[in-house]
Amino acid sequence: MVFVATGPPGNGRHAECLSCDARSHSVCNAIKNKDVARLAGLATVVEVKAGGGFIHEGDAAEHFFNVAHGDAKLYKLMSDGRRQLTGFVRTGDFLGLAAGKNYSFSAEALDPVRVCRFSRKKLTSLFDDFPAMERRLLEAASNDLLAAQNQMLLLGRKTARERVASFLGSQAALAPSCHQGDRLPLSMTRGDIADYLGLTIETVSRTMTALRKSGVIKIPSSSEVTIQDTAALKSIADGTIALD
Amino acid sequence: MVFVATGPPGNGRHAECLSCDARSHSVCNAIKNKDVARLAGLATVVEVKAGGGFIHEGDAAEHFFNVAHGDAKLYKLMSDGRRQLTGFVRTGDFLGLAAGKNYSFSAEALDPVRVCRFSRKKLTSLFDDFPAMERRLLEAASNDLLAAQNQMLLLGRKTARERVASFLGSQAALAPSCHQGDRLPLSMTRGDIADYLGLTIETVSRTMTALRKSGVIKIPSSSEVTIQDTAALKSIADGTIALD
DNA sequence: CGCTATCTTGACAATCTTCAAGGCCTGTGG
DNA sequence: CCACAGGCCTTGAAGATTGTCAAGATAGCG
Repeated sequence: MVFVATGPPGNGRHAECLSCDARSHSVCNAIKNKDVARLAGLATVVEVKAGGGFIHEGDAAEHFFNVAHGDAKLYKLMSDGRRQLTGFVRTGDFLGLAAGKNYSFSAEALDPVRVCRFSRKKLTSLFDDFPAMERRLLEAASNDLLAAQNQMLLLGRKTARERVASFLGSQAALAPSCHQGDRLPLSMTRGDIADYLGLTIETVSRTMTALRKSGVIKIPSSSEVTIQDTAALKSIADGTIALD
Repeated sequence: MVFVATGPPGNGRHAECLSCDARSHSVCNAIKNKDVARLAGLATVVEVKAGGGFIHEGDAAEHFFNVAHGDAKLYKLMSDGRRQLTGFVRTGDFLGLAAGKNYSFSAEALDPVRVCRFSRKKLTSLFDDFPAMERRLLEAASNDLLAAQNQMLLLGRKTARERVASFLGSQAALAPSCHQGDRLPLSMTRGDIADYLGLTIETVSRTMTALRKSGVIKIPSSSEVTIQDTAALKSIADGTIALD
């Protein structure tokens, strides 16, 4: 296990919640400051090293997770090792809804991650007292569903070029402070991108080179891109532009 | 518009709800019989002809839908006509969660469909009085999310053979009364299947022929299959068997 | 009974994968 | 401080799965 539990168990983590990076934009903010103690009492803070897994496909789904800080990838595996990333999560994201009795996916940290772990059972009972939290979760699930449908369109019908352009476009959209011409850091490897887009590493690499050569992006380092022409990138992503 | 509103507006549809095919296994059964009148008052029953659309991608997302009877397909379109089916819905299924301000997908009836249409705004207020309904919706969203992740794996990493086998397997799983050797009716066309699996009509057709020739299925008519070897079909779907 | 949809099958083409090799970057240890 | 090792990324050539184009078969419907 790569779990490293920190912080005092039980009470006293109240303050930690109030200062949490995720508090402002996660499900937690459905709860008023005065009620946070109750929530904190249910959470276990877990630190995960970069590359460490904290949800394992097939395990009993006993917990929900909220990402307090960091980035992680979600994926499914086939028996022969083929892998499909189903999404990325970031600070504030909630995790574990898409599960029956067992987790149907794995989660692995891309950089050092801190997650709040909640017992599924206990959290459900919390919903009775804080219905706003449940509503928040429903919103989160709706957003995930929306993203999943877009990804199905990407995987089922888009060309490699369109997939990579779509990916870069959405990454840029997630960093609102990053404007055209700014460096956009990519926290995942080419292999992760490939498994997210249903392509091979080689095709991702070749396609990014092609986008660079056509002037749409620059690649200052292999873990950074700068988008030179946002409009063109979007046209490519949407299939409005045929070729270039 | 293919809408054909039926039934008296306002009150008096109480009984209709109580006898609805969907009542037993839809979100509606989170509501007690005595409270159904309130729910019925909010619903508009809509009859949709086979082939008729009742949700249009891009339209303002003003309604939720519950399928009272029939089958429908959900899909997204690209500007050049490429289509990706994101799922099928059946009697009892709830629709419209995966939407922001506008619908991000379209819905079209596969056979004559009856849906209950609810105003999004009014339904949300109903949640305050019937929290069980919201919980039910969250469960439904979780299931949809689970299915979406499986579909991403299928679209991103499975071969044509594996995709078709997966599809037939899940269709069979949806008809619990249909056992090995029984005829399984397919309510969708080859084109729908192709757009659901991210393939072309030709590839679906060829692949089904190949499965037939290898003895895994029979195809008594183009809209029916019988699964001759459930275990083999599952092995193919999971990629456990390489070729045949 | 023929018309039109849909489905099947065949030949060829193209995108993407596979296999292979070389370069780059980082971190570690001498 | 530099050399080396291992990952990760890039690039090339060949191959395969799937798509495209085309024609014929089957079936449902007026």
